[in-house]
Amino acid sequence: MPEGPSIVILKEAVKGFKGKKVIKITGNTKVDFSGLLNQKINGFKSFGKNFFVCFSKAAIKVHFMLFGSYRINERKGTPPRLSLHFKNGELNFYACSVKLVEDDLDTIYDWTVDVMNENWNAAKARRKLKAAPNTMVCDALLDQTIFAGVGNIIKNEVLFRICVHPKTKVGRLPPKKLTDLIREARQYSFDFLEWKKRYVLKKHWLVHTKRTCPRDGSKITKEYLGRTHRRTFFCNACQTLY
DNA sequence: CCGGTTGTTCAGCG
DNA sequence: GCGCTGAACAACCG
Repeated sequence: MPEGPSIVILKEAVKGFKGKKVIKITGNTKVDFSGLLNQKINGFKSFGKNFFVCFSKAAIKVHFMLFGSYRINERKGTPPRLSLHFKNGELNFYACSVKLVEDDLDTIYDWTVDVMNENWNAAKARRKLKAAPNTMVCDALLDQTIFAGVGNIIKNEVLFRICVHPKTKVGRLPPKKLTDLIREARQYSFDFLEWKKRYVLKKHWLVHTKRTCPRDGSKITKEYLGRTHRRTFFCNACQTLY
């Protein structure tokens, strides 16, 4: 589930519950959601990898982490973290983080940081990158305060697409490459969305989990890089270390 | 059966 | 009190 585009798919998939009243709330979460019982869902929102079920006075924030999943009008064998029951169906969340957010989402989230958002602000991303010149590009792409929604797969594919080595420091990127980085973080996310919808995402991976470079046939390097030691695939021959 | 992972949080350290 | 790091957590696939 995790990366931003997958959350956009979820948001579209649950549209049928908009305006519906929650008639029962169950699950093994310790969070008390009883205040939302018999409330109508105003709508669904996403911010990066976060998914929100919005009510008039609060919202449920769902984060799927690495292993989270959901089912719509279906159940898995494992106990759900949270189930929202409606007259016309149910929405089940598994192995995820769920929280009650009582603040106004518009005041606590800057939607323009979300690469999938219609109000994505590339200039703002550029300013933030300029302010962190010593950050490696592999870390910068995973920074949710700059590129909310970008995950490890998108990171690897974007860097391959723009021919930049993951260890490159942001401050050493030529201006044109910095532009490419920002543009492709968003563009690849939308490509990811379309491929995922058509169940052909993996088929389009050029470097992630690959062994040979589709450009020059050289061996793909796999290393655990960056602040959080994430799996990073890259081609030493065609991805330049600036 | 074991190892690995589309991610984040938080305790513990210097 | 800060920034950084590693551990912990979760469930499913190959």
